[in-house]
Amino acid sequence: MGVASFETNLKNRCSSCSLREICLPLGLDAEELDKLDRLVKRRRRVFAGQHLFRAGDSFQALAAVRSGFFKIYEVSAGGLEQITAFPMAGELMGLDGISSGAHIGNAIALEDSEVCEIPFPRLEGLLSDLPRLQHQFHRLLSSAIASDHNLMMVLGTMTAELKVAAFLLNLSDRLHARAEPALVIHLPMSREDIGNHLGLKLETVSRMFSKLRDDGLIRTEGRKTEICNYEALKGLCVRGSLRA
Amino acid sequence: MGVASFETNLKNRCSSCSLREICLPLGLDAEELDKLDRLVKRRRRVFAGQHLFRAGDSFQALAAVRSGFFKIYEVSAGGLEQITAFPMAGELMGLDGISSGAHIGNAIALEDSEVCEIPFPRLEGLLSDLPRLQHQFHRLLSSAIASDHNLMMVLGTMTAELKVAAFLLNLSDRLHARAEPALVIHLPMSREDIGNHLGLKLETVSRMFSKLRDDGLIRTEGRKTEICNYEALKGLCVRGSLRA
DNA sequence: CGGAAGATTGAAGAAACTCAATTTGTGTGG
DNA sequence: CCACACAAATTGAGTTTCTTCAATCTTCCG
Repeated sequence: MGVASFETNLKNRCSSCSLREICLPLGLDAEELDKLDRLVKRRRRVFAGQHLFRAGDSFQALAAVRSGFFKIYEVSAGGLEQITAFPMAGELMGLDGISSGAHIGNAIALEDSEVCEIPFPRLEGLLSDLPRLQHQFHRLLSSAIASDHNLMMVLGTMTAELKVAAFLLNLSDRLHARAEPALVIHLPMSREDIGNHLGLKLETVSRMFSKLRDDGLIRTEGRKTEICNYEALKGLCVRGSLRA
Repeated sequence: MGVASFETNLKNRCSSCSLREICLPLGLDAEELDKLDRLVKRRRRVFAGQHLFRAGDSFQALAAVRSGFFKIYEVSAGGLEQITAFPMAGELMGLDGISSGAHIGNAIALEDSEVCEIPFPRLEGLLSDLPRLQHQFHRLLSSAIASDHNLMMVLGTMTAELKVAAFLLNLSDRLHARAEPALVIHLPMSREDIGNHLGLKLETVSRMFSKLRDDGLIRTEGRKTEICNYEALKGLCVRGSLRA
């Protein structure tokens, strides 16, 4: 055997992936990691604007974001659209396809991205052998539900200003968990996408960015947003207003 | 052995439960059902107004609604409340507790109810032995995510009138799947609860009930609501208005 | 039957939306 | 590299929708 094949390239394995503490591999030992590694199709590239899957596509595999940013949107019978999530590195996409065997959501890359695909029937087979992997998979499913509930809270109870503040904090916190610089955020999605996600119109989103900027909580520079005062932004979300 | 014990009472087993086509047992054979049966603590009664679990409680078990109606609500750091679901017979509660080991939501019975409790560590053990049960469990988790996304769509994109119409249709469809009379719905939750769930104030909910009644789509009689014209109500949700 | 909680309705106000004009940012070709 | 064209973002003014506050009315229990 000559040069290491693509599959066995160490740099492409879960064991050396910087996301292993966030993604499926969390808590696995070397042997378990190896088994998981063998069924992951790694580093499929998805360019900005391309769909990874569409509603109605047969559900064959989960996809974990390796790098980049996606948006997941659903279209109702009446043609209404809702962006349900903006998955980033380490997050799973396609979980809602398990129940019916077909994707419900649409996944589109917001920037050039890479994903790891995990054939679902084979994953389920492996879960039976690896209790720790099974538990971690359940934890990830449960986290997905928890973060969906979080968005419901935002959509159902918050004003426009709080929605935008909560959105920025959510992104910042998720970046922080990945050891990324968390106070300067490059937003790969448009104001319209943010508005759709939050149940607002794009003009309202823009106004709220301006308001947060005028209040000194953030600095905006095109699609780059800096959180100047994390604590105040947090306080705004918790108390509903500044200096309560 | 004398009288059949509570545990072995046939009437209390998954195999004879009317919800087996909706709940965890779907797709299992007799032997598999028997194994599942052995770890389910059946028919715990929860009276109207009682909590089954609260946010922060240690997560030990999932609960399936056997009869009755619950509401699940979450409270944010800032004290905001959001009702994330109104689980009915055959639906699982507590899934969001898996990820952290503690319940995130609060479950309160809206009427006298019964639940089946399934200790989660033992369930995970059984899943490894029973691939079909494992798959059904994953289908239920995935369905929970899908219905959460459905509510996001309602919260993020619909007007007050459509929200209430979609809420009634959702209840009707879920009752229908349980072979319950689906056009006369007894609503065990208050207008305030409905409003909280839909991101509306109780007065707005009341106004929308009145509007739907005046338009001949529903009939209201206290907390009993009858869908007079299911198709028109569906059309309203799909097209956004009557007779488009 | 009486009281309290829940539901309905009305009128006035606030929040977010729509429509429209302007500015800023981005990518392409000269 | 700059100029141009197009897309995205911002800002303003007026309108709609939902909320708030308040006054009944109804239903449900004791």
